[in-house]
Amino acid sequence: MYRSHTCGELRTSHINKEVTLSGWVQKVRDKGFVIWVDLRDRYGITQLIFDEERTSKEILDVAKTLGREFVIQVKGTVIERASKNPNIATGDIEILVSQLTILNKAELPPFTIEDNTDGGEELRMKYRYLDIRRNPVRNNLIFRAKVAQEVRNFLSKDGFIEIETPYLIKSTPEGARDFVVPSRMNEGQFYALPQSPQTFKQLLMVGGMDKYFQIVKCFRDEDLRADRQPEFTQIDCEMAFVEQEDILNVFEGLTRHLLKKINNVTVAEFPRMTYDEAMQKYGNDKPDIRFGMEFGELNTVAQHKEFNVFNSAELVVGIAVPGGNKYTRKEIDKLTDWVKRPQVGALGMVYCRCNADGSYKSSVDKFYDQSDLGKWAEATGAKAGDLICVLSGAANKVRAQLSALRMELAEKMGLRDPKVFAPLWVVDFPLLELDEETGHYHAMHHPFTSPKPGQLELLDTNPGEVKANAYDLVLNGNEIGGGSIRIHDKEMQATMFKHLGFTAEEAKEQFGFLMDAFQYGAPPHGGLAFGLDRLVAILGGQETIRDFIAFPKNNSGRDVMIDAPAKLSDAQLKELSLELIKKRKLNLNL
RNA sequence: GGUCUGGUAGUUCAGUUGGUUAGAAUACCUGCCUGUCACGCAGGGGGUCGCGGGUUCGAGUCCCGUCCAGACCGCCA
Repeated sequence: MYRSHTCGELRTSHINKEVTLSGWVQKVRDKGFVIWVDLRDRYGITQLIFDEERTSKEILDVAKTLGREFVIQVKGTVIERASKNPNIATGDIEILVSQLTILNKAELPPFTIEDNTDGGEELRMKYRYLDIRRNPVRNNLIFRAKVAQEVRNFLSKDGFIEIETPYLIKSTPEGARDFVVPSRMNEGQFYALPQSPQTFKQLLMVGGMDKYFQIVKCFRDEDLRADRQPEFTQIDCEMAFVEQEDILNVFEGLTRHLLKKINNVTVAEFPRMTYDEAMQKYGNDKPDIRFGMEFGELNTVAQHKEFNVFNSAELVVGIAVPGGNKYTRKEIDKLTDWVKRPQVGALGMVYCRCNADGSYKSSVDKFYDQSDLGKWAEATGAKAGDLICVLSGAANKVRAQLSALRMELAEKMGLRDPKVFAPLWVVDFPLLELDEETGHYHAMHHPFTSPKPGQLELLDTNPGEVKANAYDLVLNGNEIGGGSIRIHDKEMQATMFKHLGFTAEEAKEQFGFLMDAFQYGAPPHGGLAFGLDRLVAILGGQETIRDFIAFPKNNSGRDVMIDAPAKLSDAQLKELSLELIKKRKLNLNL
């Protein structure tokens, strides 16, 4: 028997008990006359004591050789501490050791296994198994497991059936790049890993499994971000015989259940906002509504003077920065530089100070008088002591720019409190989105999304205006879920593919199985998928998902611990009928 | 594909205008220490300044290239 108790459970009630503990050496404190060893496992830390009077010389000698992260087993008696430590759960007792076994020695770890480790990100990822021994990472993983458990509890109780769908499927051109897997048995052919189980869950609806869910890995071969990994986990759900309202209710219920069970937060009914409204008020389809700073459009109050920058702009729009008048000229110049960075791309920023005495001082006083500026304040909701920041340009671009500034300022001013949860449904997304490079429309959500009733005629005349039965769940400025009511009619689906630029043959080749299925009694259906990694991170008060994933990839999609991806041997390539094209660097003699 | 930031001791970082032997903290090692728990005290070892090239009498520092890491833009139905 390796242990009778864990390192987190012994209390004064166990005093005089003989116990056996196993764990890792967190720390050795050698005072000469006495040696204390902190023994750690995932349940806690228990202090071991070896002293000259009560411990045999043989054991004391072994104890002196212990190093950090040695794995040891001890047998001993629980005794009361002479001086107690109120900071840990087991702080009232210690173990007087009578038997000590070194189960495994350990090299000195490259970083300290402590809450505030001295290890940097890269090192921690390379030795992730050591990182996982640290409280913050371990607690995040336990936290994640708890969220997943609560999801299963809630959905199972509501009659949802958890069904697995295949990982080896077929590549399709729509959406993200696919990860592909060569097929040895089918020379020259490839599987693709699913970007989502989308078509399969729809086929489950045709199969009559009217409430399905799955906590499932999905794969997208796109560049990473702090909140994006190439393999990630979705809570994937689908229901038959439902309208949008039914879906929103069920998953608002799930989200509320999680907030209550996990964070002990009770949230009122989730507000709803149309996509158009979100774009107009926040310049963003996933607005953070924990704070105000809503956009004020200034076209009518700023385009009547000689200021050509504004007069020639499609949109002039501003936000009131609460208390922003305290910023010095230098700080405002810094903000201007910030919005002019290539990532944001504004050409400049006009500002207007709202002084305590009710007067205004702007960077464009040459063109606008106090009465004009007063109207700006009214439009943006600015009060005395605020700062109005104004951007102008093409409507789509300037909204994105001002949204970036709004988030940056909120972050700076501490308005993005991770303890506050502000969920929001964004509904009525456009069905199609114009790709500016190709000039073609593509599905904003995916090609199986149904248009709003009565909007079909618009598809031919003004496709960009067609709204979809599509919705996102936004939490604190992050898209944590999204879904739609699907098309369940073969003709409608064929029309949709046609508008997305598929020929009838292409549609049949790629999605023929789905359209075939629709001929055999497909029920009306719809669903939604949550990003579990993001959801867990946000519930945990963070926006980086990496520390809620046991073995994440780095910025370049690499697993630095196992050093993947890696090359294949020639033999493997041959077996897969693959040949690599050597990339030749152009030798330019300039 | 692009923008920005960084790479100096095991680790986290400092390093001024280009100028003597590259520092601090922590970790590690040795010794001391009769209740420690971020123990304390004394001492010690530890550096290809990411890599390659250039400028210079002289480069951690300036320039060019390159690799790696992180944040972001594009991308992510």
